[in-house]
Amino acid sequence: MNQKASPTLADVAKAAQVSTATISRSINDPDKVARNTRERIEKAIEALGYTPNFGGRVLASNRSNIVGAVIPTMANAMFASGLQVFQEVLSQSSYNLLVASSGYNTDTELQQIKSLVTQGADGLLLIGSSRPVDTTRFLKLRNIPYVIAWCYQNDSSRHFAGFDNTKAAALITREVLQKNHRHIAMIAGHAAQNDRSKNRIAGVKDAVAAQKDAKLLAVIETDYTLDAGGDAFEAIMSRHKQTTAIVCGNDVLAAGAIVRAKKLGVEIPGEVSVTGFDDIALATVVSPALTTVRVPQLEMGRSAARLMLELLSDNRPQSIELQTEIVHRESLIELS
Amino acid sequence: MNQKASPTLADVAKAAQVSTATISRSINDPDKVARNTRERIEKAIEALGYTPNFGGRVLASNRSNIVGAVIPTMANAMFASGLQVFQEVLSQSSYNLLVASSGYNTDTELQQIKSLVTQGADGLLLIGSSRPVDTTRFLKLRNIPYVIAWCYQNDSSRHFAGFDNTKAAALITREVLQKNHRHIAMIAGHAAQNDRSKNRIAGVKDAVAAQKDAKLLAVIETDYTLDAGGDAFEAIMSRHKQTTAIVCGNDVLAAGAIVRAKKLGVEIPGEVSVTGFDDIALATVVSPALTTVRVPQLEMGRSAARLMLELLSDNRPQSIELQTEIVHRESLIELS
DNA sequence: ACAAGCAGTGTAAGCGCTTACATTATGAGA
DNA sequence: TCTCATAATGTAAGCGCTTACACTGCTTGT
Repeated sequence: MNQKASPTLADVAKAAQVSTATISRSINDPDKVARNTRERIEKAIEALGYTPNFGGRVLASNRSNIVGAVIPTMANAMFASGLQVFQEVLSQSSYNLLVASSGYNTDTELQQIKSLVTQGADGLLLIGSSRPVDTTRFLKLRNIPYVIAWCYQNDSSRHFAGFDNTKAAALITREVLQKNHRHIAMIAGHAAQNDRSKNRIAGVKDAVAAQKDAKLLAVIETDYTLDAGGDAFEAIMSRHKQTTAIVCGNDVLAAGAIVRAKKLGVEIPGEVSVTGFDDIALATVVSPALTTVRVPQLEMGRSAARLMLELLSDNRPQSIELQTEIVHRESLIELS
Repeated sequence: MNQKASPTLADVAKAAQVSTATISRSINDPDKVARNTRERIEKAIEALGYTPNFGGRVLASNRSNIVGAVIPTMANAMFASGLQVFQEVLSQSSYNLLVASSGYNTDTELQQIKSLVTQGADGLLLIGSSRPVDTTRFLKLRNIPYVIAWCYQNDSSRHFAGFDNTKAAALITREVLQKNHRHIAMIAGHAAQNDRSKNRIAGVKDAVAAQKDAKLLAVIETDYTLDAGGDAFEAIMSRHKQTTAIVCGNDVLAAGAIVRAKKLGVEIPGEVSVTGFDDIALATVVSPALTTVRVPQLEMGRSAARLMLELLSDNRPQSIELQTEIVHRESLIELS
């Protein structure tokens, strides 16, 4: 490739007639260097087309300026948009984002965490709060700062940027109950390895239990896909015909249910009401538009990034609890 | 933190009674080490909880096992799902993915490219083929292997994993024409810094031009958002009332148009037909469901990853051209 | 006039790993 | 028995950077 080796600090030092230490300082801590020295150095850097060598820098300073994120999947707009903001904010502080996905599987998550740490991540963004001891042990052993998004707990030993899934799910369920629905069903995500889903189910159960004459006829756990949502809808319709409202664990499931309803000739919300969770774009596009729980995804990404940056500057920031709210659209109606 | 420094190669060497070189070999090239030595080493590694230091490794070997991707935005499901697969495949070859976003802006793109390269990326995934000379110069100067996705060109000096946007856009436009539409409008993404959008517009223009009695009444360039699609739809409806079909630059725009149409009481496809592009989940959820161009996003991510891996093993793989096809749903009808 | 402080810079010791080259042990072929 | 390829391992020289510490020459207060 006839590639002349790229210039090193030493080359710049020679060109600018100063020591390598001064160059390094002028790059990393410009205030420590006299103005005209700095100008000379900058000129030399420019002229040589110098950029610091990553490995050298990491080795010597023992930090990489890389943050890792392990999310369930980028294919869900929910995570993708949060991550997008997270990345933008970090980028402004010249951190870069290493992304890995767990596919909602805790073993994969651990493996990806290890991989990211091996690749030098200074800090980690994780989704959800419950994970196997192996994972927590590893995190503790390596002393990796990490922030947890998409949920919130009152636990000052960890750093959360999220909301209370149980509370939010209870909130929308109460909304459903208040509209006089008494025969409820739920379509949820698989809960075994997913505390958000688990908590949302708990929230729904709590709320229904608090209403004496209401019944939760079914809770179906399934994949977070349109088709799975549709299948679950079909199952509920055939097995629990009294159902008047279906509370869904996220918007994808709800949209899937509605699309399937159309295919089956079931009228939404005429015959059955449906609610979502997350408020992603899908919620406004599906018809009828979803009454759903608005989760402040962008704000969450931003907050998580802020926590991360604090953590990386050796502070111990307070967790951030975000609020959810109900967005009223068309898929939930009041029963007389 | 009372953190005892993590073990180094030297520690393992002492424990296993071999030289550091042998340990290094046993990790990176196990065949070169005798079986029982290797076993001893592995035991020592296990016992000490050793993991290689990233900086040291990068510095000495001059490669990071990190691949960077600069995409317009993760918020578009199109890119998110492609990226998801790209990451999964790379992960299997123990590469990690550094993600940055350009927001469809070429200056930002260059800046992010520089940032990723500075952060040690061994290779880059880029979207689209046209970029300012500054960017190409930088890429060439640094001799960074990169693959280009989401478009295809017959140019053996670069590596593509994508499809021909012009051809695909022409294809669906011909479909529209064949259904006897003669007054067409287009809602496109901003084309100035986006060759995919530019090519899609070109494809539509070509196809319309080839049909003597057909007219392209308007081409509106706008942001790739639901609202922008809606606004554009409204503009077209008020200014070009003869329009019978609107070809959209992507599914988000098309979905936006349809949602707005419902609000305005315009019947789709009764009064106006609408087509999309990409075939993301949105396309099946919106009602009427979109007739659109299916872009093999997952396959594209997979192909791009394969190209990347080849490139990183110093091969010069052939570009991969993927095929698009039309998915017939409900938003386009035949005129009598 | 002198001590003390300070800003600016240089010296040089690593950081933990890979790898070219050197060395030794082993077994096959003559 | 001796030679020589081959396999297994060791030696040690960096890779390019950061940073503790040392040094120099000013300024400032007394």
